[in-house]
Amino acid sequence: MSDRNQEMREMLAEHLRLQNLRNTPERRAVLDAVLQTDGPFTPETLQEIMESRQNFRVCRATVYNGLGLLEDAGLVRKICLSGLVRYEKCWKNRSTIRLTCTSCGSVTDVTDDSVRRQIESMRKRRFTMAGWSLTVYGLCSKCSAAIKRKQNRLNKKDKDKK
Amino acid sequence: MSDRNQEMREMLAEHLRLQNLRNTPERRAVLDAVLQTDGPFTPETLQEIMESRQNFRVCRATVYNGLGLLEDAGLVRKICLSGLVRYEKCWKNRSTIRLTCTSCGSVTDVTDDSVRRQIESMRKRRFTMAGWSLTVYGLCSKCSAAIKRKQNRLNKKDKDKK
DNA sequence: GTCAGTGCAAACTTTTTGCAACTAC
DNA sequence: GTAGTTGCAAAAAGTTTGCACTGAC
Repeated sequence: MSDRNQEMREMLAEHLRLQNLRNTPERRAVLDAVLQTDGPFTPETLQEIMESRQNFRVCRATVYNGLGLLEDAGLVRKICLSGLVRYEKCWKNRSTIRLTCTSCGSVTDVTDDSVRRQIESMRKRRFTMAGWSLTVYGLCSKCSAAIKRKQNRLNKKDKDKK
Repeated sequence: MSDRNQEMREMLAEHLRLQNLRNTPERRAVLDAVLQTDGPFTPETLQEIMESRQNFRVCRATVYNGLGLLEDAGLVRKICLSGLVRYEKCWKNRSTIRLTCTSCGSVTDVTDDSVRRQIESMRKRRFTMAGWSLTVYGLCSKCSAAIKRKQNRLNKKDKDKK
């Protein structure tokens, strides 16, 4: 894991070099904070991590700058999670299957090798795939049950009226 | 197409009835505006459509309210498009494969029946699938070529130095 | 030494909220 | 009639920008 973090740091350095951008302590600190995350996060959360765990104070604008760079470098990805904008660490565009409940907004990540293989074997002209993200919309068991109960109740009410 | 619009209107009415919510002209007008869209849109765009094409003035809050309802009813879906929050019409959770260029942000929707079948045959315990959305990240041909050119140039520069 | 990058605060954009008036049921 | 909705305006949340200063190269 430390190796992976190290490699991600080098990827950032390389990206900055290639783009003729400066390798500042702030930018390295933003990446270090990202490496400490586990799951999706907001710029605000990231700033808190930098301040509390790394004792590194930065202004909000610098966090946005850093996240933008990391996005360009392919080290983080901007995502929509139950309607909210979040970022998440992404390792070599590691791909995910995400089940989202459209009722309560709960999110579960799962794996499925046949689906993964099928997606990755997809070849598109004029497009070089780097990674992917599959979001499945539906109902979790709790909400599914709750909705069924609600409908039964309403149907009964209708019946009673007649 | 008109049939489909009609069915979507009925789906909204049904959703409102089931949830004991009121079927107001504003809510119907929001759906009508959505039905006129073709591709992703913002709440602001939608409001403009309502005002210009339907001559129906609503305040912003009502647009948000309407979109939230349509989302619950499964008639629109909130998406992140090159980092920006957008909504899009969705018909019976019609599912999409979307190629996103991580460099220029361009987006292309494609179809692939094997991938679609594989995803839809996926069975998850404790989750009822209604629809899905596959986002493929990568480089479009233009950006791919541009990046190659840039790297060649830099490599050449390095070589010249030595 | 130079200029890209940063901090800070202010501006701007997008979304939500409180409240009085309205209206679908 | 009444409680859910709306309009309006103000507030909150999220993001970007201008400017002077700093520090990476």
